Amino acid sequence: MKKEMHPHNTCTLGMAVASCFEKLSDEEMRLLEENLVVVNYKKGEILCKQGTLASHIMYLCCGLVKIYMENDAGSLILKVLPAGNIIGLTALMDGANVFRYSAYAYQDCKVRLIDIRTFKHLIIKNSAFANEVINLLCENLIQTQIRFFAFTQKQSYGRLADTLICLACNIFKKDEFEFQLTRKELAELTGMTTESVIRLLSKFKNDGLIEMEGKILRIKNKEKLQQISDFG
Amino acid sequence: MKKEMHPHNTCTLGMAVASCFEKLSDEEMRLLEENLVVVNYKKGEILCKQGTLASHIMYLCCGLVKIYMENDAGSLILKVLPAGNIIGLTALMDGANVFRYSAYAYQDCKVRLIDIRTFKHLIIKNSAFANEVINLLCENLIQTQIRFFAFTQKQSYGRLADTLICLACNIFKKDEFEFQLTRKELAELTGMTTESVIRLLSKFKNDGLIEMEGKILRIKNKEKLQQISDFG
DNA sequence: CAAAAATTATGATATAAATCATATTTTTTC
DNA sequence: GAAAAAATATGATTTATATCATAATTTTTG
Repeated sequence: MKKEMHPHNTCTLGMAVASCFEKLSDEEMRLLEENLVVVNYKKGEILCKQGTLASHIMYLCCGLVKIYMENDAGSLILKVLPAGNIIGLTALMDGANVFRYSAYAYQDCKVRLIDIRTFKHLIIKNSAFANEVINLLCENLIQTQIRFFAFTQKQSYGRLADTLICLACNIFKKDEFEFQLTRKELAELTGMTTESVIRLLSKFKNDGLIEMEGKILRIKNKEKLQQISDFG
Repeated sequence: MKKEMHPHNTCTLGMAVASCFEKLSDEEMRLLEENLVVVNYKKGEILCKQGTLASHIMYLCCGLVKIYMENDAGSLILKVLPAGNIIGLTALMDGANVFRYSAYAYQDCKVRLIDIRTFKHLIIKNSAFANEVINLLCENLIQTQIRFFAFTQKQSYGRLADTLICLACNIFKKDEFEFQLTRKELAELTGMTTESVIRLLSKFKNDGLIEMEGKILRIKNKEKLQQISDFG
């Protein structure tokens, strides 16, 4: 029933690829270019750290990044972002330009660091741009709410199945992919312990739902996995 | 440590009171007034239903509302909103003007139903207004992420303590308040079962942290409760 | 390339919280 | 204002998942 209403939103790990820059005029684009720096991050490096002052909005040109919140007790991966996404939009909020989460490079990344004042200036000057930013924030909010809801409703099997499908469909865009994530990270993505992830993955493997060869993960039975995601 | 950084964000049930309308000119305000209807909802009525087409953005003039997501398996209260809040901002997203959640009146409510096209028009025409909408969305997103994170980190005692403090501080704004929520609703707010809520509330009562007389709930030891919220 | 460190794996045990069952109290309804 | 329904309460039992322990791989590092 839920699926009939929002079939596109079954995956809770979504990505809102940024289309806002298309709305800028040539002149505005020039202004943007003048107020950004391109930085390359190596695999394993931190793009931004939760709690630090955000002087930039980040645009991910290429690479793969995880966005996560952390404290002494543990951490939660909020999302995994492929190229084309913006990182740190919430720092736009007036009077609180602080990163609310950290970002970590799974792969080598090329990032455009856009000066936040310039970004804000463009929001004020170009209403179509502002509108696209609103779209992005809405999509982000919806996605987070759906994921939050799913976490409270599904138990571990469902959450893991859901996450595997999302990774395949939304992030790597094929059913077989080199799996960059450790079991520990999959745990942070699904809200359980590393041991539990390992156990459930073995179960999925034994049941013929997935195959694992070294770092390669292959989804063998997406329908069954989807069923587990829906009803688990 | 976390607390030192964001002491204002300890409560995961926050409210972003809408300040966007202050940014409108007299003429824009007139346009707004012409394109809204004021509707009174009685306690217990539904203001909007998840999945339905959103032709309006709602502004809550007075009353108290819960925002929740639901499916066959259960429901999750995303937030509780007092007067001054906007409901349904995510429907602003182009090409998907559907309510992603339902809203229910805890008390009699007065609501301004603002035509969504007019609202979008104002975003395009008035950049200060657009900027405030962005602020609201950012605050919503941050709040949702923090709450989501808290849910994955804290266990039931912590989540319940947190929710009680939030209700007192953010929603009713005093330590003693007439408790509109049933135990079932408190369960939907904290992500546990009704029985568990009842058990934990009794525990809190026995430990002298709260008092309950009929529908009145009184917080007796906020420091201890905060401690449970932080480390539970 | 050997040593150290990290990751993956599996089993045994503990535990938080759900589920089930039943009773009491409060609220709603006719 | 009596009957029905809903909400609150408490106990017994089950279960999903965490925790703890230990071993086998794989990866990293000097």
